[in-house]
Amino acid sequence: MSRKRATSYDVARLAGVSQSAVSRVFSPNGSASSKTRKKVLAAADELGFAPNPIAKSLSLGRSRMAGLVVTQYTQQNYPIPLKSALDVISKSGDSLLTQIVDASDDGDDAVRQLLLKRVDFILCAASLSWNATMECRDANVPLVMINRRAECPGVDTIGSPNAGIMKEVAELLYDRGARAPVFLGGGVRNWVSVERCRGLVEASAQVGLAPPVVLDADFNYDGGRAAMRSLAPCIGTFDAVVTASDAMAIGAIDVLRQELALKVPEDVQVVGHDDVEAGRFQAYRLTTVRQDMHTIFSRAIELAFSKARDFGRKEESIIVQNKLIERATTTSPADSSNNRTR
Amino acid sequence: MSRKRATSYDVARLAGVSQSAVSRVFSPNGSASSKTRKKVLAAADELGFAPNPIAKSLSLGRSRMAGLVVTQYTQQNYPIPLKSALDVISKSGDSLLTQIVDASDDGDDAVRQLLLKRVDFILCAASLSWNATMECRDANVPLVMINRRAECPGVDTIGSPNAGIMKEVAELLYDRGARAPVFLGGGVRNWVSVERCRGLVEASAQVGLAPPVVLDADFNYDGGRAAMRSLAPCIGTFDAVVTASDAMAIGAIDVLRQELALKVPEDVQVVGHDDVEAGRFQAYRLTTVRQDMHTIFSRAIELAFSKARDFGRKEESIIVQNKLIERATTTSPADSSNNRTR
DNA sequence: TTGAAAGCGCTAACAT
DNA sequence: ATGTTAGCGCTTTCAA
Repeated sequence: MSRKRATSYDVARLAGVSQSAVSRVFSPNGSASSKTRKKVLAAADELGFAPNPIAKSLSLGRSRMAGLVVTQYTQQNYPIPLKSALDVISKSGDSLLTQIVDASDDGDDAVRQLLLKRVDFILCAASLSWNATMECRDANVPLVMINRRAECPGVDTIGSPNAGIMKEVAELLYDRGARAPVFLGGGVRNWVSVERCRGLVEASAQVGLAPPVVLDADFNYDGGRAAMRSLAPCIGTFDAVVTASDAMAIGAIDVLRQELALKVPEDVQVVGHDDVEAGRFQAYRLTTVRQDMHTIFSRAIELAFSKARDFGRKEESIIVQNKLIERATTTSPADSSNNRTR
Repeated sequence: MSRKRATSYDVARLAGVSQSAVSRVFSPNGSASSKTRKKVLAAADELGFAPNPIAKSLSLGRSRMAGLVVTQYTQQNYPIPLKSALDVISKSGDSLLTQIVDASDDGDDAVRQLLLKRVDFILCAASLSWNATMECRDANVPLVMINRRAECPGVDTIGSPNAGIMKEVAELLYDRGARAPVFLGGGVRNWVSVERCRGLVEASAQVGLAPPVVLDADFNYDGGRAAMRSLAPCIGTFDAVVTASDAMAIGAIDVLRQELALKVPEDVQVVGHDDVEAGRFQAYRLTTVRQDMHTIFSRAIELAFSKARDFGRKEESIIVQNKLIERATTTSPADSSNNRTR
């Protein structure tokens, strides 16, 4: 029967109490005698009543909606963030408004949209201009930058040690006999890529690898292929490829094997980044870096909540450990000892 | 300056007009003299005013939010739907509330959540019980089922000809010399899988293929691997594998090549479904079926809008053509003519 | 504990 | 064309 949804007034009338009594029964800290409560609940049940969240929002001044900005790449290769964010947010009964931006764009427009929609806070996994960042502050909307740096103070930040983990990558490579790495990145506008690159360059010097040759390309499969092809004239001058994304790594491997007739990992070792599903395919078994996205997003939300409670507090900066996953695109210890003795 | 956001009253006062004048200026069909309009716009600009969508929703009785239910599989392998839906919805200034359900679950809970949030309509790409379907109707919330069937009348439906396209798949396979196909599906609770299976079975009879052996497994890479392994004792009895998803197809290919020492496509041809990114990797070059997700979602939204306009109208059922994409896991015409002559 | 009443910020019918 | 007013469905003081 599709008549209009019941309101708290309908429930009140049926239960023979005031509307505010109904409101109290449905409020976490409402006080009501168990007698009223029972009457109200019965009436509510009979009418199929549930409080209207929109009216609630208007009254409370909080929309109970969170905003999430992710790049298309993230959305495609990390099923986790969306799902994680959704789970955490839903748990408290809130909703999630998602905006997807192209990898090459910043999140400014997306954030502005979310601000217009009056979200309570924003998680942003895309770069953001100083202006857009300030707009959040002016609107008193907590902003948490995920795997990006904040353009101005007062903004919480959380992410993986994108540069730091490269030390481990460099050590692994050195240990497995590689000496001359190439880095495939996504360009200077891609923050995580820049960090990963910097990390590799610094670590290479420390562990004794040659200074990496750095190449930029699209952050995807085709980008990896294109970059690798452009390296064809240099075959023999490098023995490892480190990429800023798994998609690029997989593209690189395909070209290495099928077009350049090189063996992975015997001739060239490859390390990716992100641990996407395809990296586990038997055809690749890609050595890569996995970020703990679930923790990142869960804690990002905690940060936002705490900021909402005390908007004036100093910004926090959290780093969630990531992990190097060894698979078959780096040589096994046994093989590498052969390499090293030769 | 983080003072409270300006309301239409603030603007009205500053502009020296009534609050309703402000409302009119910001309404699509509001009438206002260009003089008032100018004053209002100036004041609004000065105060950084934008209408509060929550108050608007309460007043209008429409939340201007749409609900989307997708399975984890879809969200992971189809970046398109979310992005498409988002684009189409955003264009009209609305928001999108997404719910992700596990492949094995139905969308009932997700839909109920969305109903509580008072979305204006729901796009559901997960199966839905009769009950949940009725709850949408009772709440006067248009529901569009995407690539699933509706459990009761009055519900719009849109999707690909999941069974129909299998005729083309069967013909291709026959043409390329295959005679004995195996079908790898996702189980009876997976509607698209069931349809694709039915389509293949029917088409096989028509074009002269042997009745397909049907196997169910998880809808993903590991499922494809497991299913293929279980077929090891039957090597030689089949010459084609058709799967309900690309992920399964890729898993099957890896086992075929690496564990069963079979050649794809020479010994066994493989056809997947969905055209996921990994299918384009050079290591696979998977022949597959592509659905026009963008059109599906765009038109689904149109359906929902039209239903909202006239909730009583009869249900519509739209089919958006899909397309068989031939790549390298089916033999090329040249090879197959060899096959056929031998 | 309970009820009455004043908002929250907007839209829309009504009157001018 | 513009202003006045009554909602939309809640939460939350304030009294009782």
